[in-house]
Formats: sequence, C-alpha cells, structure tokens
Amino acid sequence: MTEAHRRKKQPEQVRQQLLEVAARLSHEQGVAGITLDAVSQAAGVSKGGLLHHFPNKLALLDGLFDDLVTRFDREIEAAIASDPVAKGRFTRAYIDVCFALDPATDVPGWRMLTIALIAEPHLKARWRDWVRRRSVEFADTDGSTGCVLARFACDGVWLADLMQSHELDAAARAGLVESLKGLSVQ
Amino acid sequence: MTEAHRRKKQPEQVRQQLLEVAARLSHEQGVAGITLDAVSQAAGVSKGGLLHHFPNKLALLDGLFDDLVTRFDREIEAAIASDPVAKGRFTRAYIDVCFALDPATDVPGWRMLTIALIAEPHLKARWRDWVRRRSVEFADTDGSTGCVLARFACDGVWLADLMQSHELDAAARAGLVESLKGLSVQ
DNA sequence: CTTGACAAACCGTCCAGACGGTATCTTTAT
DNA sequence: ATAAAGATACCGTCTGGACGGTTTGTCAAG
Repeated sequence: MTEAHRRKKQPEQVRQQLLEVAARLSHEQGVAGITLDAVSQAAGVSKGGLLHHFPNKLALLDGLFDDLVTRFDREIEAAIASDPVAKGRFTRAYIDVCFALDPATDVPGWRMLTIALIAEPHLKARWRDWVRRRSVEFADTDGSTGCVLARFACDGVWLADLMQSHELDAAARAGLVESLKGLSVQ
Repeated sequence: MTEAHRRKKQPEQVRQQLLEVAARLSHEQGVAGITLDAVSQAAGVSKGGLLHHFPNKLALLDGLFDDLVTRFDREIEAAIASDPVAKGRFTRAYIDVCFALDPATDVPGWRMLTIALIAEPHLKARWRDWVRRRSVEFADTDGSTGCVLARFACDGVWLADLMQSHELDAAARAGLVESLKGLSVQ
C-alpha cells in the first residue's frame, strides 16, 4: 500500500533476514519475544510478508531450527575432518563445538531458542532424529560408554551455560574438556 | 455463586490441589498449558479462587518450583544419608535421584516445568542459588573434576530424558550409572 | 460482624492468522 | 520482440480468541 512495494524483490534475502531477526529476538527477549508482529516489524517486512514466507508460526520456528542445526552440523563436520584419530572423533568434535559456544560469541538465539525446541513437540522430534542419525552413523567410533558419557556431560555443561547456573572459570572449563576428551578414547 | 461455596473450606488442600494440577498440566501440554483458566478449571476452582491463593501467575510457578525443589532436595538428602562413603556422596545421590526419575514414574510435571524454569529469569535465578549453595556445601567431598563431570553428565541424561532424544535401554543406563559413580570417587 | 475463602463476570491487551489487495517477475502466445 | 497471462512477492487491516488480572459479590466460620 504505502511504498515498500517497489523494493527490489529478494525473496531469499528476506527469508534469511526473517530468520536472523527471529533468532535475535529470542535471544533478547526469550521465546515469548518471537511474535509474528515483532519479527516482521523488526525485519522491515509486513506481517503478511512474513506469512508469505512462513505460512504459520510453527513453520518459522521450523525454519529457525533447520538453520541452526545446519550450522551446528557444519561445525561438527569441520571439527571431525581435522581430527586424525578415528576413535572418538565425533565425540571430540561435539565437545569442541559445545564448549566453543558459551563465552559470548555464540550465535544470537542459540540459547533461548532451545527452549522452544524443548517445548515444541514437533521440534523435539526433529532433534531426536538428529541424535539418532548421528549415533548410528558413529556407532563404531563413538559408541563406547565413555563417549556417550562425555557427550551427555557436554549437554549438561551446555545446559548450565544456558541457565547460567554454574560458574566455571576458564581453567575449570579447560579441565573439563581435557577429561572429556580423555573419556572419548578410553 | 452456584454452589461450590458450601464445600467445606480447606484452603491448604485447595492450594495443594492447584499445584498438583498445574504440574500435571505442564506435564501433559507443556508450559503453555499452564494458564490460569486451565489450572483453576481443572482443579475445580474458579479463577478468582486460584488468584486468591496465588496473587499472580508468577507466584503460582514459584510455588510449583518450591514444591518440586523441596521434593528433589529431600530425595537427595535421603540418598546421602544412606551412603557410608563421604567422598563423592552428594554426586552419587545426584546420580541416583536423576536416574530414578525417568522411567515413567516421575512426578508429573517435573519435565516440562523445567522449561518454564529456564525461560523464566526469576526461576532461573532460584535454581542458580540452589546449585551454588550445594556446590559450596559439598565442595570438600564433591569438588573434584570427576564429580563435577559426573553431575554434568547427569544433567545431560536428564535433559535427554526430558527430550526423549536418546534411547537408552536399562543396561545402558546401568552402565552409565556405574561409570559415573566410578568418577565420583576417582 | 468481621474476615478469610471463594465465585462469576468483566476488561484490556496481545497475538495468530485470514483476507483482500498491489507491485514485480516469469512464462507463454503471438 | 512484445504483450497478455499468470505466478510470485509482498502490503496493511481486521477479527476472533486466549489470557492475565481486576472487581464485585457471596457465603461460612470464628
């Protein structure tokens, strides 16, 4: 109506922008901050425009999830590729990627988004698939109790970061990483 | 107005009922299921009645949190009391209590409630206090990297149970418990 | 007769999604 | 080559419902 119409059409870019904004909002204001109004407005798009790209809110969260998992996946794979030792490779990659997240650098939205992930049965199922696929894929090299345990501990640390429940200084973190990597080859 | 008035007045019981229902709802429908309307209705109380006991929603969540933490605390303490070895006592109790939750017996509401816990800054802070107090209290006996690691792994397993992301049979769980307890004394 | 324990109706806000439009891009027919 | 014919990418408003909280009223017990 007004005049934002004649903006050059860049569907892919707008889509990406919407996802980024949604992630940022969930980071800043928690999951509740992800409303269609807020996201669309912050992305400089009308609500109708948002709903054109994502037919409903769930689809938006879904897209967000895809985006983040893809990113996570890529980092894991990169870490695996640079590890010469086969045994426990995946677990060590998992450790590195998980521990690398927290300080402050982490992709905006990672944290709070996870809550939506847990809360939303649909996304929960998708995460389950990811875990299942990976644990089958790396059953040979990362199936030991030590590896499983190490990855669970990573999840615990990640949760602690999320909730800021434990105060771990750099030394403590480093110690944990070392112990965990030890478990991955044992 | 109608006739629920002449029910014998049992404020404490109603309060407890409200908490139970809230827990059950969060278990069945996720955090979003905890609405004043839903809770009050399911508890057979009017919304006004609910708000009489808990002045606002946060107070309700708060009460719920208190209830659950108290229960958790009691179980931990019982487990500690029955452990003759001082070293890693708290960690082993933590392990036992965490692993005992999942099968299906778990207190309705534990799982989903945690999400509210993470999402709600206020409750997040309270949990942080719990962790801090305990980790100070048991710094001597449970301060080792092994213990910390074991407890993080518990959190990870607990998260996995929450999300039903990993399929762990009884044997795998037993193996994990054993390894974790091993870490607690090492 | 006062106070605590409720009931019931109501309010303001927020939000997801529907809807009907318009502008730009792509394909097709000529 | 070009114009018509869609298809796609948006815009802006409206609505219906949910939800947190308030208010006013009612009873029963002490």
